[in-house]
Amino acid sequence: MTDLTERQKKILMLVVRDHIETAQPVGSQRIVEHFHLDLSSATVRNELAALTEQGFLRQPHTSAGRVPTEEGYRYFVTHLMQQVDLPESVQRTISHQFYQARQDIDQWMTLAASILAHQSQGVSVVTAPHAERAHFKHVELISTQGRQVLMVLVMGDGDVDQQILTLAEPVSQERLGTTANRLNQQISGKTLDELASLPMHTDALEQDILTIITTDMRSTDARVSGEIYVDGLTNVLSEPEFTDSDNARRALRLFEERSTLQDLLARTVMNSGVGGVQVLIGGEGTWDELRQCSMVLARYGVPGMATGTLGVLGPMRMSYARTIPTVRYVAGLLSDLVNENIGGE
Amino acid sequence: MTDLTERQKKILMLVVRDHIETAQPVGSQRIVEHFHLDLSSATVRNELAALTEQGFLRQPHTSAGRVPTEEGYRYFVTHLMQQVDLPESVQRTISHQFYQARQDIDQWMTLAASILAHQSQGVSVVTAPHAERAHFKHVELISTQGRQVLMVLVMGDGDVDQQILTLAEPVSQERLGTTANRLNQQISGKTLDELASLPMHTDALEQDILTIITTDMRSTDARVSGEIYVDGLTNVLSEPEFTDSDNARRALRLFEERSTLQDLLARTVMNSGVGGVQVLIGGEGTWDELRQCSMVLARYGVPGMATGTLGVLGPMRMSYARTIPTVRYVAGLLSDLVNENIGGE
DNA sequence: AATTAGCACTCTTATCGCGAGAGTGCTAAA
DNA sequence: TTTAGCACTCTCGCGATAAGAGTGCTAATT
Repeated sequence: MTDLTERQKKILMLVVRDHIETAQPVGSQRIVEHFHLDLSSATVRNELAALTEQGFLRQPHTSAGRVPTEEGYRYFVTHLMQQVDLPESVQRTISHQFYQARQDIDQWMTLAASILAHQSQGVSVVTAPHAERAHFKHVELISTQGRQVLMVLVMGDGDVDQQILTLAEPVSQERLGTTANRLNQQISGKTLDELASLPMHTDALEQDILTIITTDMRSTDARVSGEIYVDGLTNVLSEPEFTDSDNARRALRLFEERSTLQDLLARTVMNSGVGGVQVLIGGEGTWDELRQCSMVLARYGVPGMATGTLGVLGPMRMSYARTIPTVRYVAGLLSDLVNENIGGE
Repeated sequence: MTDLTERQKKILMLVVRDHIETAQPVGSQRIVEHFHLDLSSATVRNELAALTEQGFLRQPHTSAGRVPTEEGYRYFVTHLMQQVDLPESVQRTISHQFYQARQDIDQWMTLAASILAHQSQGVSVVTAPHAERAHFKHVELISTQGRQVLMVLVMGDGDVDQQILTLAEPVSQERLGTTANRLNQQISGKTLDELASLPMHTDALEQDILTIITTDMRSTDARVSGEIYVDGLTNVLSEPEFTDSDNARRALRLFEERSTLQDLLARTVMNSGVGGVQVLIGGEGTWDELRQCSMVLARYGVPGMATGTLGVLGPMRMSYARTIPTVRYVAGLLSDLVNENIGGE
């Protein structure tokens, strides 16, 4: 692929900006007068033809304006967009909201999702902060009825898992309590690997519980995290490209199939470090559900300790210039919160 | 409102059934031939006029077939629909799925939502089982960093709440442990009211924690429950009445505004006992977001102990004959599960 | 008295044709 | 290298028209 001249870059930028704004194909004449270019429409036309030739633009039909291709958007995001910070006033509004909700992890997540969805007019996704290598912290065994026991596992990152066990025979709450205490003394603070290398227990009940715990930790490790917070689903329906309900369905289905979503988050964001914002345009050939969509993703938290993922999904012509700084800023805020509250143990 | 003749009932039933199936206005001729009536279309026409007069049907425009009104659907559901049980084969399939997921409350809820959404082709809503009057069961205090403490509350119904506290000054894990133990001995099994009437504590830390616990329990009591499980959102987009994206937005927004949804679930279902299925047609004048929709709701669980709500939202012309038995059956299954696992303490 | 055949009437929906408009690509001139 | 000019193409919106579906009414029939 040949390089673009300065003028071609400028024109590509204008086409993308205008199309993001209007959702319409943009023509040569429109560019010239809307941006007061010192060029004739014929010149622009030639450049448009060249850009189309190189795959950055395309025409919906013979005699319509140009629309950016995936490649076009990608070039725009990586080379043409000036990276601006979020306006300070917006920053203050957002951080103020977080300040008011600083008790509860659940509230952070909900709030982050809500802010992202509002600011970007897209669908937001936030996963809870999650330790990369789970530390076990505490187990609680609570007898409920007969052989049923409620087990509550607390992880080092604040993750709480609950599970109902059915024992072979009824066990008293006293015995459960002492078992839990013994287990806590032995395995508190240990990672999965350390647990696996423990010697076998003499007590059958203790050994059973321990096995269940390691199984649970292993499955928790595999996932990015349990709950995924989503907001702004209805935003996607207001976008003109999703009035066709078929497109809308395909995109929304992604949020119902949580496993696909988790997979996507895991695979893309694990590559980049914390702080970097990744932009996924048009599914990148891998995700068919996202053919018409883009995602702006970032990872937050304390690397090596607890991290989570957050991002925004929107149409391919979403406002990257506004969404990217927002995602970056919210990721930063959440990182701070994680650091203050569960980061350094 | 005058009573309907047998023939009018029959015709109303046929109109509703046909319209549910085809989503089209249904005319006199169509009824006669499609259901092999021993009547002429003219006679049917007269009856249709009478039913329209009485408010059970309406015409989209002068010369189109008839469409049921909200009243029409309501009459259909309460008087005309034969209540059939779910086919045994379907029952077995469903109960088998539940059998495979009997460890985890979270999995029950997810599964129930998934089954309801699939069977009814609508949007399903399930809330976790929740004690009507919360019993406190256990508190756990875990020091994370400095003055930050993770508090985990376990309720009698298996509900788990976590919260991050910021204490006035750092406290050692040992002190936290003994405080938690003392609190557990004093207040385990007590209800909110009983907690409120406890004498003041001498230990400041203990008293603080206790205050936080009661505050938390009070706010948990107010809500129906924390998490709401939703599935099948995309189903609503396939329905012809929601191709207009404006309608779809209004309905979907309900699921983003969880508070409205909780309010709705609380208010409608609290009236009816467990086991009864409630049908809400067209928002019943109260909920504007549901003008085009119906909901089939039921309460499950052990009354007086732990109950939850579940239901399905669909277009007004949803298949009540299939949805109602499904909702009833799943509610029954969940009731059994609650009973076996957390019901009798 | 209830039912039905017959018929005029109304309203929607699909289809076609047509003209306007927008935008292009090409050629030739500046 | 840029630009003016022009023919060409394709979409979109508009109105007219025809087809079809369904009604309501009247008068005849059972």
